[in-house]
Parts: sequence; C-alpha cells; structure tokens
Amino acid sequence: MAPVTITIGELAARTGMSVSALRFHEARGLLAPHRTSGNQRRYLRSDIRRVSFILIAQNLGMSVAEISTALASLPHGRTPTPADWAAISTQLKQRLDAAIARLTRTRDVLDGCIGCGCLSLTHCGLYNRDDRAGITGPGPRYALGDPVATEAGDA
Amino acid sequence: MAPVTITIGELAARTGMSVSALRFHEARGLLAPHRTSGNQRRYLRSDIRRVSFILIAQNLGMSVAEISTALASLPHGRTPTPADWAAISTQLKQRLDAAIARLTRTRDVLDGCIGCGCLSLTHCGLYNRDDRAGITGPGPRYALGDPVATEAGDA
DNA sequence: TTGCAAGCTCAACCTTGATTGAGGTCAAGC
DNA sequence: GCTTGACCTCAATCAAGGTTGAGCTTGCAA
Repeated sequence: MAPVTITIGELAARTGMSVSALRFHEARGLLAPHRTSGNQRRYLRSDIRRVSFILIAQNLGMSVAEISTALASLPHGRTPTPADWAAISTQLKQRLDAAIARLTRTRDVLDGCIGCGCLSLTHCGLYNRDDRAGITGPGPRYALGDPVATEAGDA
Repeated sequence: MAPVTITIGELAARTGMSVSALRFHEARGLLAPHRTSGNQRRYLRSDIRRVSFILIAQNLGMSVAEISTALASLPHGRTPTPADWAAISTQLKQRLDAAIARLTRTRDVLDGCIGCGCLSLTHCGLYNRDDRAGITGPGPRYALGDPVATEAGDA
C-alpha cells in the first residue's frame, strides 16, 4: 500500500511554514516532495519533522545553504529514524555551544569596557571579529573582516 | 579655534567601516557630519567612537534601526563623555545577557531532545518562539510567529 | 457535472545593509 | 594654474529569504 501523504497546505498548517516558503525551500533543495499525476506536491509525514528542523535551524541563525548541508546527511529514499535526527541535532548543539561561547566572551569584554567607556579600536577586545558570523544569521554581509588602522587619541 | 575634523576617507581608515557604508549610515541617521563650503563631509574625532559603537552593535546582531535608537541617547551638540558611552554600553550588555539566556535555554531543550530525536511540534520546547528576534539580527522576516496546528503522530 | 478552494508556475517585488558605477566637483601639491 | 586623488550625488545592483499576483489547472464534494 502507498504511504500516507499530505498536501502542501496541510504541511503548512502543521508546521507553521507558509506555503510559499515551502515552495521556496523546495527550489533550494531542502525538500523533495513527489507529485500526483496532476502535478500537485505530496509530502511524506516525515517531512513534517524535516520542516521542523528547518524552522529550528533558522531560529538558530543558520542560512538555507547551511541547513541544506546539514540535511544532506539524512538518508535518501528511506524515512529518517530517530537516530538520524539525533545525529543532526547534535550538529545543532555544536553551533549553539559555539554561539553561546562567543556571546559570553563578548559580554565579559564589555563588562571590562563599561567602566572606561572606551570602545577604542586599538585596545578594545570587542573588535574580535574572527567568529562574527556565528549566530547572526541570514541577511546582508558585513564588512568587518579587515584590520583597522591605529587610533591616535580620539576625543 | 575650530575643532579638529577628519575626512570620510580618514574615518573609514580609522574605523574599518567602508566609505560607502559611512554614507549609507549617514542616510539612515546614524551619523551627521557637517560640510565644508565645497560640500565635503567633515567628522569630529568623537565620531570615531560613534562608528566603533555601530560596528560593535552590528556584531551583536542589532539592526540599524535599533542602533539608531540606542545612539539617540547620546548628547546633541556636545562631544559624548565616557559616562555617556558607559550608559549606552550597558544597553548592549542587556541585549547580550538576553541573547545568551535564550540560546542557553534552547540548548538545554535540545539536550533533552537529542535522545528522542523527536523535533515534535507539539511536545518540543524548541518551538518557544517568544524571543525569536533576540539575536538573529537583520535580514528577512521570519514567519514563526503563529501557533501551529496539532501533530498527530508523524512517521 | 459543476463549482470552488486549493494547487500550479513564473515573474515581479519587498527589506536590510550595503557595494558599484557613472558622471561630475574639490582641494592640495607641484 | 594644472593635475590628480579624494570627494560628491544618484541610481542600479547584490544577496538572502521570502511574499504577492496573474493566469491557469486539479480534485473533492454536493
């Protein structure tokens, strides 16, 4: 017997992702529903979890490209097992750990800075730019990558 | 005597923010240099610190609009004092604290989820969407705001 | 069998945070 | 006074992550 499938509208209602976003992410390769003879999309129940993962990962600031990479580790052709999801969730956790560490580091430096109010480009540790893209997520790029010139006693 | 001023190119060199970005942020109201008789921008030395703040705040995921609000608390007409900067830095710290708390919460829930691999929309705490925009920063909007339908035992 | 919500494709548009280019001006040094 | 690099404005473009609308088709149910 054929597996139970759901329509795009049903998937949208169950996950909270809009119909247009579901189609958008399909075009990006994150979803691959099969089609009816009339060309309508039909999703597996396991796609609910897949979309859930996408939403959570976005919530953590991952780009569609990154999510795509993470999802690539899921099996093709077979419904992912809990173990598959646990493995991919572990990747998420590593991202989270890194993001928390970065922010904590920044906060500690800021704590040291508040007293002096310096924000100095040459002394202030807040200019650690190395792991900038850790959690800030999608959107425009930032130009914080190059070393800055010296600062000679601003007002 | 007139205060020492610097050109846009000098400010760019000192802060690491590109000339085009400096003009962009001026259009957004974050900077307000005066002009020479020949219509060229001239910045105060204290603008170096102002730009520094913008760069740091962006690094923390704040949008230009949010940064603008924060900077609005700085004095008009007089050069900001260290105390002014300290006050504004305290706002940054509050954002950081909130972001760290949010991510830590998410990680804790994820820790609980990895074992079961559920990612269930109805049981999984990862769907706490309340403070979603805390640190994810600028970019497209997300449609994670509305309650989702029930999920009846997916595959 | 017909009516209509839900589905389809494709192109255009939106927002944020910029960069790039065209075409022209300013100002400092020789 | 001339040259040249830095500066000016304004419009177009980019990238991500979508949304919206036009025009057309499916599929379920009465």
